[in-house]
Amino acid sequence: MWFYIDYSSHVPIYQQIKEKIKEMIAKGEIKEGDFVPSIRVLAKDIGVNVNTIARAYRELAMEGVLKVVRGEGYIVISVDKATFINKYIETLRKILGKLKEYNVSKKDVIKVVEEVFGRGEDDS
Amino acid sequence: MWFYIDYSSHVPIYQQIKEKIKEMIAKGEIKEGDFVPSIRVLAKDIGVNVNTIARAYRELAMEGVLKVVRGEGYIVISVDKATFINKYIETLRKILGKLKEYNVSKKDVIKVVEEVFGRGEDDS
Amino acid sequence: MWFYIDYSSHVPIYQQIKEKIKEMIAKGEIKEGDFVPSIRVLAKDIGVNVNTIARAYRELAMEGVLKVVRGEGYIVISVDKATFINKYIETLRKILGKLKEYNVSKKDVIKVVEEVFGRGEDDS
Amino acid sequence: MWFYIDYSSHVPIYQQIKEKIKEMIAKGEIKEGDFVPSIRVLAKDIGVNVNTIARAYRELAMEGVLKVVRGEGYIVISVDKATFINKYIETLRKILGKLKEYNVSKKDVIKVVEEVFGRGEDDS
DNA sequence: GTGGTCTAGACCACG
DNA sequence: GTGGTCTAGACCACT
Repeated sequence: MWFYIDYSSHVPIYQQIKEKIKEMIAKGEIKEGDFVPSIRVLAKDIGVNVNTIARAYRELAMEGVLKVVRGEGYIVISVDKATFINKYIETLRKILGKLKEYNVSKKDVIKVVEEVFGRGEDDS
Repeated sequence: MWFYIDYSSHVPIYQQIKEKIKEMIAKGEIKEGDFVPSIRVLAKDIGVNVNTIARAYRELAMEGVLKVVRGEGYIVISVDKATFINKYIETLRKILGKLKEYNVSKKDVIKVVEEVFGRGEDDS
Repeated sequence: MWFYIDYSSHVPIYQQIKEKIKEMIAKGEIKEGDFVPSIRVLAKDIGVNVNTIARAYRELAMEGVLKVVRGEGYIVISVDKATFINKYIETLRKILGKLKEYNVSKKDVIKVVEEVFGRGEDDS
Repeated sequence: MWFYIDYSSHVPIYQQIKEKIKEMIAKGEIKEGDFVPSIRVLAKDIGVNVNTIARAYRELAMEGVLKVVRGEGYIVISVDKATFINKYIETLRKILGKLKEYNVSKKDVIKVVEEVFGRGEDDS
């Protein structure tokens, strides 16, 4: 591991880390039963304080995403993928609303969609 | 003036206010040369402390969006609308990227776009 | 009248005006017994509020620089020129001290003096 | 750290503090990478409110003079020494102009210069 | 321990 | 009436 922290954001670092970890699980990059990296290792990898990682893991454990195994570390329990997707769809809807308010045309929006998803009839 | 403050957000209130005002200017709801509501009035309207509004206005003035007129209040100078739209397009691109990573189909995305923009060939 | 107000300064406008008037008297541009411009006229001339001028004149009257003549206006009483010069000499001393702290050489300072006063042995 | 605040000045305290800190950096009394005193410590030292120091530091950070390190404090980035000196030279020129207007002789001015810089041919 | 935000309220300066 | 500064103190987030 891995990942970019936005220090200029108002979102606290431990929260950014929580999100990232949930995402990795949702996307299958880490699997149920796997150990996540140890607090110290992850702290070093991404250059933040140990307490910050500790807090992220602790809260993920409270949410039932991780489970602490005494003396061994944290293992992945689960994460609800559907919730994630819905959250993103919701954000999409909101941003589209904004763009509409600013009179950005549907055509321009579709163009962006095709830049990301490709021009084919569909797939992906 | 009105507007909704998200107190549970990590984004500080004064920031939310700054954003809202920039948006209102960008959308033409407040025009160049207009006075924005006085600090005390806006503070009362949205139920936050005077200092919080003062900070928002002060920073907007530092950014060249507002200009303080001694003993009179703050008037609108300008705001770059294009910057705003680009910011939103960028966010759109990011969120579409996320959705693609989660294997949401282009078809489903287009469906959301049409929910917001309507099904017509284009415009909106 | 006449003069430039620095709106970006922290020094209040009425104080800037007081200074300017004292200076004009000290320099002999307005003489004892002269009327200063009426509050309204001066306010219009320099584009500030009537109350601001009123305050400047009122305080100058309290300091004995002006004298109010009911129904006629304010006339010049006096101003202590020596005090002014001493004030400026004091400022000069302070600023020279600063420049010395920054290791600006005496030669460079003298150069500035000669730019202002001319290169001749002396005069003025 | 120390320094003297002029409470009778029209210049706001947070401004005075900003100036003082910029000066200390310009003079090399604080160096790049150094931490400035913590907000609370400095506030206590000079007997002003925490918020006042916070504002000074925040604005210095916005100006690129300081940089905030989350949970650690503010470190010095830079300050343009030349800008400072030019500012003082400019003030010198202005004050000399005033003195000339009051018919203070060049000789008297030079006398003050020599009081500050010494009588030697040059250097210092 | 650090900084950040916010509040409530005071007092000043300007129009 | 406007904005500006400052205080005292609370509470939060991060190391």
